[in-house]
Amino acid sequence: MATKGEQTRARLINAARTLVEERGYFGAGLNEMTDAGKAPRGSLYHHFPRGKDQLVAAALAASGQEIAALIRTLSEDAPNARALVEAVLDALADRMEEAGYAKGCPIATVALEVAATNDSLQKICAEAYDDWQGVLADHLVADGYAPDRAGALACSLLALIEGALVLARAQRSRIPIDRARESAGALLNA
Amino acid sequence: MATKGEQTRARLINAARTLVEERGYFGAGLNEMTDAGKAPRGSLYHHFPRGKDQLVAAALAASGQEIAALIRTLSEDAPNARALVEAVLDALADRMEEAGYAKGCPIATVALEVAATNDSLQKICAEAYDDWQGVLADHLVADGYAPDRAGALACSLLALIEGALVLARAQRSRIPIDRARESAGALLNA
DNA sequence: GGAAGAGTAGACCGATCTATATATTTGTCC
DNA sequence: GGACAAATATATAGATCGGTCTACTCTTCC
Repeated sequence: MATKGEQTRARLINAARTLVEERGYFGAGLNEMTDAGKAPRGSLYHHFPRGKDQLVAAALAASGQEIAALIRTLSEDAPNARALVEAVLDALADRMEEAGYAKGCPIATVALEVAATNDSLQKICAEAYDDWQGVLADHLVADGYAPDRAGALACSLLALIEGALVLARAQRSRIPIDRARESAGALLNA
Repeated sequence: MATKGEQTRARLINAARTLVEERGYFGAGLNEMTDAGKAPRGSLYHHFPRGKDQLVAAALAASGQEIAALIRTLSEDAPNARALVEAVLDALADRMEEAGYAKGCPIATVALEVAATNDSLQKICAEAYDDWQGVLADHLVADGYAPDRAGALACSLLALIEGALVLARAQRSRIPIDRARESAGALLNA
């Protein structure tokens, strides 16, 4: 069983994940995170001695892996790449709507905030996207695409997904995601 | 000629535009904005009595209109929709690289930060995207697409552009934008 | 040329931020 | 059960946040 310390650490990470996804790196304060995670400051700096950056880094890594796992899971039931992209968009749109547009891409907000100013967090964001792109590319290769073509295509598909999430949250509507869903097939048939 | 007050106001808006695009709403402080805009706090609250929200709103509106004007300008020289999208992506990629990845989409970061929590700013972001999508759709209609088809297509093209900008900044590389450039044509031929 | 308002200037306020310092409690292992 | 580290619990430091306030300087217009 997980020790009490591990549970506290996990609560902090989960609280950080939620708050950072909703409002970004600068918009999410440590006070809120410790409150939401029901942990005192001492525990925060015990588990994350390098402070906010380290906690947010752990939160981003966890969210990144969760989305990668989601894509992989959906990949198992998808007969082809098009069905996979549609399933991913559906799942993310549902998740977004259920959260009242407080959730979208758990990486994007921080990625944009820190792209030019925080090397360590930028790196983690870049790795998450690389990871997702790789999972997509793997499925494309299994579908018969040449590896380098699959990589480029996965990049564009990921861009379409990410952009649809940005527009959907900005407009508080799932329409951009549904439209991207309809367009995804066109990218694959080129 | 612009009065001194108008110049101060413009300097503040420009400073806010730069800082907000680089680090987002929460990451950009009023102290930095007044420093960069060479204006004291008194001037800030004279020109923007409702404070940060009002200044950032003005900055977002200005940036939104600038991008809309950019698309319109590029639209004049583009022989077709595909060439237009490619030109937009090229221009935005150049702009991003020149700024050392401090610039991308001037709306997206704030849009994601405030999507669920700040109605007035969310509205301004949504309007900017609507505006851009409209400009793209107009060009598509001129290219012969049916109006409703043009609207849906413009939405997906904008998603592809926005997503490419997110990935490019996150990875500090223009490759995702170049890949989106290559994929844009496929969306149009479906 | 003097009144009036637009605009500038910066000190200042309470709140909140991240981080640290210092105790104290809890758990574990010999 | 005693020792030692892990983990928790606060209090507080120092900086910065957005915002308010008062005083001052221009400009404009009668």
